[in-house]
Amino acid sequence: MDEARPLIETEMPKAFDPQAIEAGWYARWEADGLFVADPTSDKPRFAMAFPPPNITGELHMGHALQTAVYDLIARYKRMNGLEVLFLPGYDHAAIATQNVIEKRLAQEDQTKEEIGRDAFNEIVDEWYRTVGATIINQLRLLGASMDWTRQRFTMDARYYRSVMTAFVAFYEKGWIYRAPRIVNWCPHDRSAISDLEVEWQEHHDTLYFIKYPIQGGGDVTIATVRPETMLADTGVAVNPDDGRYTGIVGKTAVLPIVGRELPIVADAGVEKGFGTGALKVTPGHDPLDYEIGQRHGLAVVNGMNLDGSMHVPGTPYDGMDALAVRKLVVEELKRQGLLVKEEPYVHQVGHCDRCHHVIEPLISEQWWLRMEEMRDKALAASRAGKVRWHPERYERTYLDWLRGLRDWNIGRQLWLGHRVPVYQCENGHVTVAVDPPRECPECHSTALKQDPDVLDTWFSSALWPFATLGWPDKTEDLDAFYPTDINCTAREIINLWVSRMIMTGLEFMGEVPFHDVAIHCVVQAADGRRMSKSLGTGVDPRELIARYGADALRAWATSVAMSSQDVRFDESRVEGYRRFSNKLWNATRLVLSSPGLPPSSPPGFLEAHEHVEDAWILSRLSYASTAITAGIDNFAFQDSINAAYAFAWNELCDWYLEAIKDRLRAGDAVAQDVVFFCLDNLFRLLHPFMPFVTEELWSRLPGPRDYVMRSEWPDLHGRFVDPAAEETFQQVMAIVEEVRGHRQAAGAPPRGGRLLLDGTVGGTVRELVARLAHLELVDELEQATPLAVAPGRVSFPAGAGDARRQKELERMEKDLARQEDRLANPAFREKAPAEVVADLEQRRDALKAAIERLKLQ
RNA sequence: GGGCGGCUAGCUCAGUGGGAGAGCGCUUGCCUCACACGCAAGAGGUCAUUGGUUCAAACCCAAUGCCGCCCACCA
Repeated sequence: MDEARPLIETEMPKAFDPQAIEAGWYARWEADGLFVADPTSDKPRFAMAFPPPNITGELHMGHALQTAVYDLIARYKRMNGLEVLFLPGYDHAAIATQNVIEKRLAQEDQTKEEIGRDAFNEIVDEWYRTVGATIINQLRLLGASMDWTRQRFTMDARYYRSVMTAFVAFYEKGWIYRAPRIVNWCPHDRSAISDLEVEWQEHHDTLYFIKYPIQGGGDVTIATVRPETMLADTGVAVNPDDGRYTGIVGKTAVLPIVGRELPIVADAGVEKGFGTGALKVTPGHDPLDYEIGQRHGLAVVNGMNLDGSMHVPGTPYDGMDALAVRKLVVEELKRQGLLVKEEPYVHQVGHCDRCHHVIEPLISEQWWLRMEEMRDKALAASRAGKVRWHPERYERTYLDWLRGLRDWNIGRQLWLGHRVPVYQCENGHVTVAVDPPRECPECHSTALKQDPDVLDTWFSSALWPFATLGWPDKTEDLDAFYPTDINCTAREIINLWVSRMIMTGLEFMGEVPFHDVAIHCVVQAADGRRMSKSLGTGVDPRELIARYGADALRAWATSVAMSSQDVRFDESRVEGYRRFSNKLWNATRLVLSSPGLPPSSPPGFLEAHEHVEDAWILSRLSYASTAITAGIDNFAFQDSINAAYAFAWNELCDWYLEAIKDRLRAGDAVAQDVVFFCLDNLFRLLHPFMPFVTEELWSRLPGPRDYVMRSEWPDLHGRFVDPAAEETFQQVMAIVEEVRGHRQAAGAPPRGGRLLLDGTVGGTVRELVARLAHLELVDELEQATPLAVAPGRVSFPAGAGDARRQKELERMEKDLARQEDRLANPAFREKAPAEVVADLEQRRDALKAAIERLKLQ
């Protein structure tokens, strides 16, 4: 009898434990310098600057997904022989981080004003250290193969200098100017913000209709949702084509409560259809009104203080909260009989996208950057095909925004950020310089004051692809790795970030910063809401990694990243990939338990294809490798992961390993060669998606092993494609599946039974079927169930009947009728391609044959 | 207001002109010497609606409905 040899050696536990191997591999990769890019390498270069996460807190699912995508590309490109720079970093995110820190202060009943700038800056520095460390730790847990020797932070001294250099360069070109304009003012942050930082929310308000008397008799009724702003009205406007009002244009209305005289002007910007068609003009508090005021020379009255309180000196309303004033104004108007009516009104109101307070448009003196020239260069670059978008449709989002681009308000009135490098001496001379001047170049005064504003955080992020490489210095890195290759981000920052990188890249480097932009999907909570910590809908990637492993999280992320616009988070799919890891683990366990020497090199199977299953699985591997590679190249990562999964589980494990188990136990060298070859290639193909488990398993395969991470990407060139073997094995699978169906239907035990297959079925097929379906091959068999897919019969030791037969027969006859109908259509035969017709005919014949076999007995 | 995307199995999603798919869940039978994180067999979809193009439509076109996103100076 068989000596009871343990099939599986004990060194591999039964279940794969990601926790046991991940940290170890990451440390080894890093220690061996596998992440470090060499600018002097002979290899072709490939570079990506990772979008710097905001240093506002820990990374969320969106970051995890983005990291998985980037890292898969980085690893893939390395394996393809490129010198890869994958540069990490994080962003100070001026307004966002200031908000987070202020919130923390508020919990201790403190404000930044109370503790002062120095103490605030200390807190900020401490924040940078701790949160920065958390972010880096998370990226490591995910397995990101980033070059930590080149880690960057937008507030590093060197990066700071790049930002200053850019400002000075723009200033010297005459593109930066300071001017009062109407801006989006956040009364909470006490800062201006750009249009892109305004978040619109629906409000249910009241539309008030107010009568303004006209000098010399009569009146005009205007409509407004913000009656309190009327205190700063300086005019009334109507549409020039509005017949109702032609008589009053040129007259003067009198502002109720205040008594100011308001010229009545005609301006095409006024919508005839809205409200009464007459608009109160408040140039100091509304962008449209501001433009109308400019066109007609109306005065600008600033009606609001920077904290959002009303600014109406000499009235009881001065310094009061705007909402309170609204009430009082409405009451007063009622008393005077000037409030005509009130209507409920639903409209969009701007909020600060960081602190969510209502934005007040108001006049403020700000730093502006002219964009025309940069915009035109960016548009030209797109026309020349220099930037490819994936999916393509996002190019329009980008171009539409660019075309309507206006000057950029780059100044912010914050405490946190890059200070505007503009200095003024006591004599009023202005110096703009990268390094703080010691004295005024004109009058040599040393009493210099720096402008208090800081820069929009996106001003610094816009420089990321080259500032991280050392710009403005002519560094080796800059020379070697600019332009970078790919940028991959969420669509919400296409305009905020991607467009601006393209513009500054063209401006300062003369080349677009990357030639491909991939827009990945947004991860929503399981219920479809936005994932956010404040809503309680967030999921911490670290928890998922702890439960399922980084590989599972990454495999899920890459399987959804480019396939749709949004995806609801579904933990069961992550869990599915953990099971997949476990499957790979156990497949390897099985193979490694095969006795005998490590396979010869080169593998012996290259000559011998004695076993059809060997030829078949190699053919399948060829197809899988082609599909996986194409998926990555086409930014369709889901195709890659699906192909790898299907090959590994449904072909290699389900069929091939089952087919060769006996050969493995016997130490068959060819089977070992083939299966090792398959695993070796599979692990390499899967490595970019699931780096840890593939590294672990690859290292366990026999033979000298380096790292799978720096192995070559498989390129089988369809080398093993074998249609004949595919067809034969198809037949095997079809028969086995039918037999299993009968077995189950008959209620027979899982093993045992007899199989008769007609001589027209090849001997290889018969043996394989018998083995895989656990049957004994016989030459004669009575009282057995006929097979449909092949001429033959099967019987089982216990269990009775062939309940399945009648049902199958019905299904097939229905199918046959449908196919015959289609074939009977002359138009189809005439117009459809010949191979489609032939295909259908073949199908019909197969169905006919199957039906015949079932009916025979 | 303009633009874009989605609507496919109970759930989450693949599938861009020729026989409806995956993961999870569900039913049934199996601890079969890799794996119960497993194996096997199943059930379950007029592919949102309507019309059109085509020999042939989940897929192309048009319209409608619902969900979501982006952009936008109607107070």
